[in-house]
Amino acid sequence: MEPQPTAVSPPIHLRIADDLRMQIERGDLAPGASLPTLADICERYSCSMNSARSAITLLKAQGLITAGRGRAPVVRIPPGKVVRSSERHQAEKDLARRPASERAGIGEAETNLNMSIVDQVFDSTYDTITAGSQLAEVFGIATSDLLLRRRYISKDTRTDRLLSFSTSYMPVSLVSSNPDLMDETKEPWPGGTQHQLSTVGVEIMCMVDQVTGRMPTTVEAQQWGLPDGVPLLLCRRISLDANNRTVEVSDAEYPADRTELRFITPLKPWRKKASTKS
Amino acid sequence: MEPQPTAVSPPIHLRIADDLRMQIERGDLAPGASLPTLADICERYSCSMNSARSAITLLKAQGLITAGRGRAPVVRIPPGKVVRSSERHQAEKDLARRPASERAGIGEAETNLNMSIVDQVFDSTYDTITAGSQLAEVFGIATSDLLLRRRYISKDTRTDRLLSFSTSYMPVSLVSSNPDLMDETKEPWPGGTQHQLSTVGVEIMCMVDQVTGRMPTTVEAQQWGLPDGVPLLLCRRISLDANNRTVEVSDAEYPADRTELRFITPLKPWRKKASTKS
DNA sequence: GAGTGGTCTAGACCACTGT
DNA sequence: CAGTGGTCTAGACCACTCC
Repeated sequence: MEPQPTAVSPPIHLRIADDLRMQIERGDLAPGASLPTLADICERYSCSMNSARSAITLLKAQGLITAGRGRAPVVRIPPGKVVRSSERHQAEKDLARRPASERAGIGEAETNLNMSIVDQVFDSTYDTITAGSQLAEVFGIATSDLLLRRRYISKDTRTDRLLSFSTSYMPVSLVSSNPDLMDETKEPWPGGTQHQLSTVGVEIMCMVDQVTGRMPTTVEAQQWGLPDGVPLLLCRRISLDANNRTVEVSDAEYPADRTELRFITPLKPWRKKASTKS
Repeated sequence: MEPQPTAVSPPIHLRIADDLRMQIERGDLAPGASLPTLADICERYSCSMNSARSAITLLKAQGLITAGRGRAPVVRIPPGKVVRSSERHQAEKDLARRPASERAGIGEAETNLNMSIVDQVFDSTYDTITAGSQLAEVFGIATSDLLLRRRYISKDTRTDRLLSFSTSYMPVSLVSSNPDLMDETKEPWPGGTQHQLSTVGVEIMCMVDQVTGRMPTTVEAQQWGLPDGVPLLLCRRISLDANNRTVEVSDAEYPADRTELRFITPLKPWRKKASTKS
């Protein structure tokens, strides 16, 4: 009759997962340590194999553990994070006005350091598409207007995993005066996109980064070599010129477990004294 | 003998999940539409219920569908995203020098608009902790030095779900000269943290936002009212004064499915002509 | 080869949703 | 009340790791 407010005990697999999670958070199970085997679990909690398995599946989906055939599940060791700082925007802009000798060797902004160059393969693909409703709105152009789409991929040749992935859009009308900008064989371009745009008289004055996240699909997780339970960070970067016209849009994705996006916001100083008499 | 390179077909539940995912991405299954029932699936793919169920579980974990007892699973409708812009930093700074009458009513920066105030309850809790190794490094202080920790929570009183959650740290040595700053009953403080710091002679000149993401734990998902497969965005904001001293650190989390973090980076102009004769 | 987790099946009961 | 998905069991086979 009377509903028991909170008396119902949660399902067994949730209680197991919660128990293990608390052990991990308390440090009883340090990163890298092995969790109890499924057999251990179903004995200790007197449940079936499949319930123990559900608990493990949940912890995997939460990114707390890594499991694989033949090995007991292991508390995940968080990988170090690669910092991607917005200071790069200004650095790339400054570089665009330097002589070609300085720009040489510094190609795309997305190059991965921290790893020998020989193991990386970089690939860029150019094509031309119609804007479509979503991008047309961002650029303030017609949906049928043409955009140059440039897709950049770099991979680790040993593991065949993605290292970086981004797509850039620019109006064809903006770049067509310099045919080199539409030629993918000119990649990697010394000095990056900001120098490319400088050749058609465009100076970028402001960048807007829009960051969100979601879970990867099965194929994305495979391409990046992501363990279970690791989200993707999505970053759309919009470049504006002095007239607040959108000149480039760039969509990039990053594995959240090994990426930190860093944004620097300088603040304008207060006037000397707020109480200065006018 | 010879290993068949890619001939092995993937497990049945992955093939089902992939098939359904493609139907969703192609638009054959529009957002809001019902997926086939488990019975349908295990007939169509001639598999057992549990395999069909695994496929559904995977799609849930990827955030593509929503499922619940008694209802066929449904293609998730992406909620609109609330934009949190770094322009707020400057706006809050400007506000700090305005008279109290203007500052009044504008409390914490994390207030949620777009919903009637009566349904929100705001709670702030202050306490004092020792810095510990991680925060000590950020502040450049000793691990045993004291920090004022302020925790802010706002909830929807109807659903009892979290609307915002953040934690702020400031060195006690910095704020102790104004006892009001350590008194939680003074919240919400008109004008926010930047005005609070101005009362002890601190002007924030730069903010650094560090963004990453991870999956929520079971309790976090419950507190936020998150459906399966939705990551949390984590943002640590570090405030620096004119001497590049860290004066405040703020950790906030946001549900990735309904949040877009936006960062504006103004770029310094090129000098008039690179070819100007010196 | 022993032990592990991953896949898969068949079948049961329950909580919840629709009508 | 019929049908749905969520939970749970018991048992089987396989791929993989470690010894």
